Amino acid sequence: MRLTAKSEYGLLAMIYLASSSEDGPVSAREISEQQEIPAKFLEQLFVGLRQAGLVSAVRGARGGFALAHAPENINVLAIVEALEGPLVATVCEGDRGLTCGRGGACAAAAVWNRATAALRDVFESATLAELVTAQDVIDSRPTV
Amino acid sequence: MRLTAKSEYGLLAMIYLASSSEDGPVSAREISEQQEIPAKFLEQLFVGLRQAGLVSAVRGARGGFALAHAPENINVLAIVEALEGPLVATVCEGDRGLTCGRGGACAAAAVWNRATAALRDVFESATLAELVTAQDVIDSRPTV
DNA sequence: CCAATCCTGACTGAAACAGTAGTGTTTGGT
DNA sequence: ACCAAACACTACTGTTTCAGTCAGGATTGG
Repeated sequence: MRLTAKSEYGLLAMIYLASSSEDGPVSAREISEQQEIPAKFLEQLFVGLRQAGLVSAVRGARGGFALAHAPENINVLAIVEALEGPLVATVCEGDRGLTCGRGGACAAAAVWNRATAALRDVFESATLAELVTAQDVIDSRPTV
Repeated sequence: MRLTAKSEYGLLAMIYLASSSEDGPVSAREISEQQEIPAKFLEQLFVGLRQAGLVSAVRGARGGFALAHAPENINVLAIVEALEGPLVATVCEGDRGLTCGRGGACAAAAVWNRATAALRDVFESATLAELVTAQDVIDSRPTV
């Protein structure tokens, strides 16, 4: 339930990958420069994205990263969870979940669970393909 | 967009207040003991709740706290914002909001905004009255 | 008067965040 | 064969936030 710079950078990187993967893999350095993301930090993010099976890596000179699936089949939830860990309520879990309220459940937990579900729904229904399209529209329209 | 123990404790305290405010104000010490919340920490939370106009305080001996409004008119969003500050997207704001994407807007921001809106909606539609009712149901049903 | 209670501010240990640094490994190009 | 470009891995660090504590002051019922 906590979103950090990892998600922000990671999503930007994935959008960039999705929109510029016509000719071979894209290097982390290029993404770093184009999206203004610290290079070494971005490298770490790709570790998570690769382990989650979202991107494939090509090592060596002229290497880089590419999406492992079609943009339509990659949603934001997968990216966020690859970088931040499972999306769960940060409150009312672990030991507290057993003690709050008298007995085994508390009304507060229901709210946190609803909140988590709502977040999950938003992230799950947002695909990379959609975001690339949206970004293209933004880019084609001159700044006001 | 970041929920901490403040919200957890604060909501538990408010639910407790709502369900046991028949005879005068309730002391922070009682809530602390009944809900297993560190006493001094709880006191700090009440500062925020009072400043937000959610509870009224009675000083001196036999003093304590009481809801400032009817439970039907207090929602979780108000409580959370009183304790954690405004509920905004923690990513893609401030300076970054102006630079990510080329020009003035990025597709990523749209997702974070949708997420924030979804959270806000959940918290806004959950009232204290509802939670008290839910808690009563839980309590009346013996633990399995 | 005094004990209970709220009020205020400073302080602290631990964890998380946001990187940085250094080194290794793989591979295309020459 | 060599070198530079690129990914891979580990460790380290300064800053901030979290969660809670500590010490005292102000107010009021009995």
